[in-house]
Amino acid sequence: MADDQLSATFAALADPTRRALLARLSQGEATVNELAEPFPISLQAVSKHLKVLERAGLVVRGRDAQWRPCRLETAPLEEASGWISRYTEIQAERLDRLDEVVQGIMRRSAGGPAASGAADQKQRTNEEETGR
Amino acid sequence: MADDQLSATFAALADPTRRALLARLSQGEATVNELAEPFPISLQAVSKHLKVLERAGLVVRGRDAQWRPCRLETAPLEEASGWISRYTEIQAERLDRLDEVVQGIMRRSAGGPAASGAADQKQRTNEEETGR
DNA sequence: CGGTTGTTCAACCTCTAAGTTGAATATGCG
DNA sequence: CGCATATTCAACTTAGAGGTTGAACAACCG
Repeated sequence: MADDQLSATFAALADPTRRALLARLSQGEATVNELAEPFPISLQAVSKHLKVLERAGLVVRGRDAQWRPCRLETAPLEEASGWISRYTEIQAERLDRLDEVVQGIMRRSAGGPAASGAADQKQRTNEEETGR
Repeated sequence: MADDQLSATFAALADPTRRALLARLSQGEATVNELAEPFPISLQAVSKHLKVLERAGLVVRGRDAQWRPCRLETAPLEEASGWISRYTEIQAERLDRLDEVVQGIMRRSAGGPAASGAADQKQRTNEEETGR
């Protein structure tokens, strides 16, 4: 795994056990034992998963006697979500523009060129994006 | 890496090279050679990265003579974004509720308990969340 | 056909992730 | 203190990721 923040976050999220741990923590703080209870793996393995989440900044841990209560930290999730949204928003714009173009054609052609026109226009839209 | 869709997507995003490939593809389709050009690694390594992205459903590939044009597919990103938003939205609600509580205190106490009251209330809010 | 270009396959190396077991550390309790 | 509980550390195994090089495959071009 690369050592930048975004890579650490995505790598941490790439494991179902760790995602389940985060889901549990979204209900509130919990100790390692509590977190480990539902899983068929050893306590030490869960402890390792928590260390991964901690290094990614997704959980922070306090100290309460012999317990180490874990708490969810969502800041890295915001960053990850922000990275992803750069692409999903582009896609949304793309569909919006296609929609505009198609509607323009449909308005203009009450009896004009046939249905294949929509596909042609999609192609032209892609070319515009490539050039930018 | 686990074999579910979400794990595959997050694992694919956990590598800076692959994220850069997606960034390039957001500008439009590209061939393997074009994609590999900016990177200091071998063409074969880039080809492997593309295979990872393809298995995650983030790119689809056509065939144009000896070229294999790659295109970005954002559906898995939507899914990943949806998963993350379950947590960032919880966090937003949490802050909203805290804000309401703090504002309630400030309205009620024009001359009441001092500034430390805000911190106390934050603690109580956290306890409520733990119980849910 | 033979050569060139684009891409993938195969074998290999090295490093790390994820799991195990067993021992060590830290804290509360009788 | 001595023991129980919670958690981590250390050593090890297995499997996979990411990189390399060299060969193979596919399609165009003279």
